[in-house]
Amino acid sequence: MAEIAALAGVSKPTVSKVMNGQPGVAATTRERVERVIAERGYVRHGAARALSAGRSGSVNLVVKEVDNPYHAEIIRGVEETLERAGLSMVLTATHDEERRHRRWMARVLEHGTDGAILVLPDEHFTHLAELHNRGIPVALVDDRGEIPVGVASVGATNFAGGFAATEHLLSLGHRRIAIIGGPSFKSTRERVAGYRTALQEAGVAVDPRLHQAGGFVAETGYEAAKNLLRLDEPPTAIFAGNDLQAMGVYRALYEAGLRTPDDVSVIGFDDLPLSRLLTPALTTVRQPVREMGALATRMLLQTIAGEKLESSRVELATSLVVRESSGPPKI
Amino acid sequence: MAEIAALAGVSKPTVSKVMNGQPGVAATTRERVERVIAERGYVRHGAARALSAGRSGSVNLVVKEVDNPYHAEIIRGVEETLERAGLSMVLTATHDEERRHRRWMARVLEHGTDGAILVLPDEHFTHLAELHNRGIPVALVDDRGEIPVGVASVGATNFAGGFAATEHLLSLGHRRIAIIGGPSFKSTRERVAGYRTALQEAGVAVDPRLHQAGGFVAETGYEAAKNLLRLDEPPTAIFAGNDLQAMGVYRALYEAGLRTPDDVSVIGFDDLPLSRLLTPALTTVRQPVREMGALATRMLLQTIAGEKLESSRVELATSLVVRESSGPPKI
DNA sequence: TTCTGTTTGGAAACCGGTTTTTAGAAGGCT
DNA sequence: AGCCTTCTAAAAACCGGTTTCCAAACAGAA
Repeated sequence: MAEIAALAGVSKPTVSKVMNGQPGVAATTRERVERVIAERGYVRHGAARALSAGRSGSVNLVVKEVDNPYHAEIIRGVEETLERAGLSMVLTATHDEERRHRRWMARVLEHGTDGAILVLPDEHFTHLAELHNRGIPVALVDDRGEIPVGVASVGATNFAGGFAATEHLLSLGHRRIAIIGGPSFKSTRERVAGYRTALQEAGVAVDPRLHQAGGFVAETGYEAAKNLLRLDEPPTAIFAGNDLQAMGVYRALYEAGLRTPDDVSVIGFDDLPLSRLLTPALTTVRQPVREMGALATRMLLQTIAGEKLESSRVELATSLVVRESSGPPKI
Repeated sequence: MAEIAALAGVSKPTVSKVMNGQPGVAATTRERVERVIAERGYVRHGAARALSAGRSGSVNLVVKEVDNPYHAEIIRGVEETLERAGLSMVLTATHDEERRHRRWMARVLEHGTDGAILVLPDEHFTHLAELHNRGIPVALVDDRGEIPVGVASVGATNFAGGFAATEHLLSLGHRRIAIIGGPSFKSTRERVAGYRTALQEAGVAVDPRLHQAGGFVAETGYEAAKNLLRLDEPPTAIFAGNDLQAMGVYRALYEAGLRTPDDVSVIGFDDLPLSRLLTPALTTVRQPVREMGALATRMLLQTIAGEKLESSRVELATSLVVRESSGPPKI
């Protein structure tokens, strides 16, 4: 910058003002400086800017795993929003490992990023309070429910989603409806509650044998479905905990020689982009995942800007997307 | 840091040495300083470090879209490798938009990151040369073939993959084998060349009507398969350009009431994690995508460290993964 | 012509570390 | 005892910008 200043016959502060579009520089001078900048292809040194300006211009996004279509959607929502705001996204995967948690914590703490967005903070995540205490802006997506006061968080209306899916199956005539849960997140519990409530309102008894549990992965869906098919009175419909589980259910049904939805209806949760590509296309409860990421980002940016949030907790609406995998039960 | 120094009764440089584990500090002093650091929970200011040390400790990864399972695998490979090296990953999606290209270029140029990894640089990418000229370390994954001398790049043995897939289908007895190409990348051309070579070696005539083209998305596979099924003499096997296209082929076959592999065999390319979850599980040509990302990262780190690369271009081996979607043709 | 108010632009301080240089103390040697 | 090393740690310079503060120049008004 000193070089540019010398070439343009001005001082460093003047060049700085020109680059930042600040007032206090005569039009002719500004033009001259700009020409020199363009000629030399000068770009500022980011670290120096970050140091004196006090902000890094980037935000840290922490997910459990990057190669997971659910997280990919969130990543996309966050990236787009940050890009629009002129910020960069630092992405970290934790894989539930303590070491990786510490690494990104260190990164955030040393002001490597201006704030952090956490997706589904897991067991190891005991650090949230510390971030908050140090005054570092944080926002959460699809949290597990234990949020320190004042931390922004975005979720979905899981109860309504579970209710709607179950109601849909009931209206098709199903009475033996199984559900596959997920990890013991608040969101999972709400979905199951929605399922139970819908059954009860329809006067259908809740059969605990029809409730399987496990992780949010395809294997869980596969194993759970196999268990369910072994029951004396197997279900005519399976409500998977998410779309990935539903793929596992598809596989179990395929191996058992059963057809969807003729023999068994399947419903997923999330509405990942791939769910409409499956054969048959998956009926699922849509969560606006990308929008959730975008919203959490906007809330974080507000926090960073020092603005007060209208509400620190926001839940976006889920909606049932009926495709090919749900139909009336075989007599 | 000045505060820590005062509390420990030493000077800033001493604290700096302690934090960086440098010699020249007496054991007792070091211990005292470390205790104060721990007590106060002190963390260095990243920007200040980056400024004086001259490196940001992060690398920029540029992909076209983050919500794409192929890219997700690369992202994962890159992230893991960087994490192990103690660096952060800044992720940027371009969506082929000129504006986004400029943004990340600016970021890299202003030393916001120590280097960049580009995945499948697309049309808009005319900036590679500039980066190279400015001496900024760059590595490429799955490039299109036009690489400036000296830039590290990682690819896969696409010709061999195309050849192996076709040979597999031929050995099952197929003679009407269709292929769906992708964008006009070097990789695509090589795969098609492998396909043609395999056919010719087997003495099977290459029928241009059996060659469809389009993007690396499911819709392309869907449309292409519909076109192929309308032919007077439709194919008994379809070799999709990638796994996503294969999903589109599945859908077209499903809608046409055809069964896989009984009526039509399908082969994909990539071996994404989800390809084994499909029903039927997809036979595909495996590309070690994650490893390609990891390798490109390692090559970049070498470049950053100033080490000479043994070879600036590396191609990893593809391998055929036979699952359920390929079988002998119906008589 | 003199005074006041407004631009314009530069000098200096600062951001928070790292690196280099220098000074002092301790220990070893003749 | 005197001199030379070797350690240890502090002082100062530096990284490359931004921000604050102030002076000079200029314009308009009295």
